[in-house]
Amino acid sequence: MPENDPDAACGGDHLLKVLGALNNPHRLRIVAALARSRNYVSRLARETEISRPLLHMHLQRLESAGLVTSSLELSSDGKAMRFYEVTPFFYQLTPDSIAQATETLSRTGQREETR
Amino acid sequence: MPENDPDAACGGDHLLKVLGALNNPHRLRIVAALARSRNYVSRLARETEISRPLLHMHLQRLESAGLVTSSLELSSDGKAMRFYEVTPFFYQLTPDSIAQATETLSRTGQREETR
DNA sequence: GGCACGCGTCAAGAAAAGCTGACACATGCC
DNA sequence: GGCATGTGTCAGCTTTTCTTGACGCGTGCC
Repeated sequence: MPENDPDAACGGDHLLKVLGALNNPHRLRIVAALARSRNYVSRLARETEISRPLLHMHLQRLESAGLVTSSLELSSDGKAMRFYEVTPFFYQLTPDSIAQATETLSRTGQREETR
Repeated sequence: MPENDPDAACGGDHLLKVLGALNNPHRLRIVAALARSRNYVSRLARETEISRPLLHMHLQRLESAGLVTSSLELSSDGKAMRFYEVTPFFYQLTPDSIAQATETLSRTGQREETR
């Protein structure tokens, strides 16, 4: 994973994906909540007051941008629970860093698969 | 303008606007082009190969987020030309900076007017 | 006048993102 | 069994964003 470096400069397509992932009030709040503590989906849905299907969608967007990770765990009473936590990402937005990122930006600008 | 400070932390609503402004391949390229040199609309449209109405829209989005500025100038032959240039913005994206931004994020998350 | 070049805006369609209400599956407990 | 909890997905709607092709205005030059 080349993006967790300090002083992150990164590929244009990836940067675009990160920007898209953060460009939503719900997703900002989700990141904030997970930065406080890891959590599983249903509880996170209750705390953030987001419906589960919607939260699910937002989490996937964050995960596919590499901003959060998930793992399926078994609770003591045998329930399967998906825990999410933030990755320690670090991005810098300046005119120069953006200029650099555009050098490795696919011509079409279409959203591509990363995982 | 409280956002040009070094080590920018900023209001959640404003951050959201910046993220929205940068979340587009065209707009990234526009910022990159303007970071190289200020330019006027028609020429920028030719160089970036974006139609003028579309470029106009993108520029407004960038400008309303405070990432570029414009000024109307008169060329030697009397034509009115609108020049755009980037502002020296600096934003940092980390779990913590986002957590902080969400504290000043309007409940609804609806896009508001800044100017 | 006619053409080239600037500026801007509008309507309308196409595409993407956001959101909801179902539905499916599993487990443990009374 | 019935209910609570957890997981996930799907179709379909609404809203936003993106994009194009007209228009309108102005100037200078031949």
